[in-house]
Amino acid sequence: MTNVTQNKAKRGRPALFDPEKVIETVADLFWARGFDGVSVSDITSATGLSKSSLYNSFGDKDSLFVQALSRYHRDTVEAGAAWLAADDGTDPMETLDQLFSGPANDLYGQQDARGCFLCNTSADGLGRSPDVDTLVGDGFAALEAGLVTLFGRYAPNVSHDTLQGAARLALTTYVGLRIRSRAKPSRAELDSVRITTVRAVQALL
Amino acid sequence: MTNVTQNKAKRGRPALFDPEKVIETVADLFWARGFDGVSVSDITSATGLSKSSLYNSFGDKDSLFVQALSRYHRDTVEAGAAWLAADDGTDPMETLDQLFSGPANDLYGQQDARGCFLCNTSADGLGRSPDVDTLVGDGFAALEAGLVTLFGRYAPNVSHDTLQGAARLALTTYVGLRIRSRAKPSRAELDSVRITTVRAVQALL
DNA sequence: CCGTTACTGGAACGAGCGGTCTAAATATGC
DNA sequence: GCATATTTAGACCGCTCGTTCCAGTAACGG
Repeated sequence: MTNVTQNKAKRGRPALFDPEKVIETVADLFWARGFDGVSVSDITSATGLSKSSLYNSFGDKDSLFVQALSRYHRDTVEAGAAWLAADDGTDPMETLDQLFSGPANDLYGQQDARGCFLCNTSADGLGRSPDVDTLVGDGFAALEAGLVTLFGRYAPNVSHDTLQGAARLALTTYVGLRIRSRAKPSRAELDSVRITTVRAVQALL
Repeated sequence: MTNVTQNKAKRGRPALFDPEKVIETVADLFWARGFDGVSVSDITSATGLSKSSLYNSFGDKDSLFVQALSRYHRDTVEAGAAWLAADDGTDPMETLDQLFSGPANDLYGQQDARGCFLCNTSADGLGRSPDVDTLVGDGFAALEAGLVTLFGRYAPNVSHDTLQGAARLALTTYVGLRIRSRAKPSRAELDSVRITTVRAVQALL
């Protein structure tokens, strides 16, 4: 497992595709439509690969999903957690407000109906593979830690338990908001939840 | 369409099954495994009906799902909303606490892994039929109204907007908790969200 | 230039899906 | 008891699914 990339003394015909690009395309599909909503034929159509190339290089559909979610975990979830935890001078409650603006922006701004891949998988992708379950658990743990850091910056003299409680409430509400968004609620309703959540967190800390 | 039950001058062979019992069984299946997780063969196995009887009496799979969800709406959602709105002397915050005990009880008490049919459908059943979407919308609206009444009893001098904001927060968090429960979180985490939510609602009102 | 190695396209597979249909069975009204 | 109306059982349909497999092809090392 060491120096995999260097050991590539490739002898046969080299692949015509870029593996990273393929996983990116696959992730977009699963993100938007979920595991069951995407067929292997959909994937071959979107990527241009044939079925044999796909199975040779990436394994079966389950494995493909894990790779897609891993990519999301690395590129989006951990980046989001870092964004929450970063102290860049912004008011922590403003950051929280921005987090909760996501669903409304997706629904009423640029129409990005994919939602949050982590929340989506939590809703309809669990129990199929241990790797997926682990990734979802790790993802939420990272976001919770990010929120704890964010809230600790807002209220430095508050116990860790209280910070964690508020973080878990916020995270749970965020998941709920993502799921509720699938029913295309009014902007007023989304805004209401966003504003009330910020108020509630302020009151708790 | 008037007096349908009376006009039943049935002439042919009478059915061997109880339609209500069938829908109840079907609802249990969809509730536990979702629309895509239940095949028509599963339904015929569970109910004992043959496919032809099923299609003759209840229509296709979509229609069956609508009937199951309608039953749930009538028997569970509206009953729940009434339970929230009822003034039986209990402390409103105690009622809220009980509502949020549901997920933990399901997961760690009697193992009822079905969750909340309404939340489940909101997560993976929307967009297939207008009837389903409407039922989900109506269900959440009923629960929101119940929470508004509940909170109004706790804080009689608070504006309707504030009550509604708190109700929407609570409802959204409840959905999130139901979804998060699918990852089988620790009891401590579920308890934490329950307690913090009650505290947050108290602080908001 | 040759042999090795790997990738490629597409046919094929078995299983399961939702849904239809026909023929037999059965209770009714007259 | 006969004609009628309805239900029943299960074979059957076309389709899509995830997956496998194989012959053909292309690029590398020597």
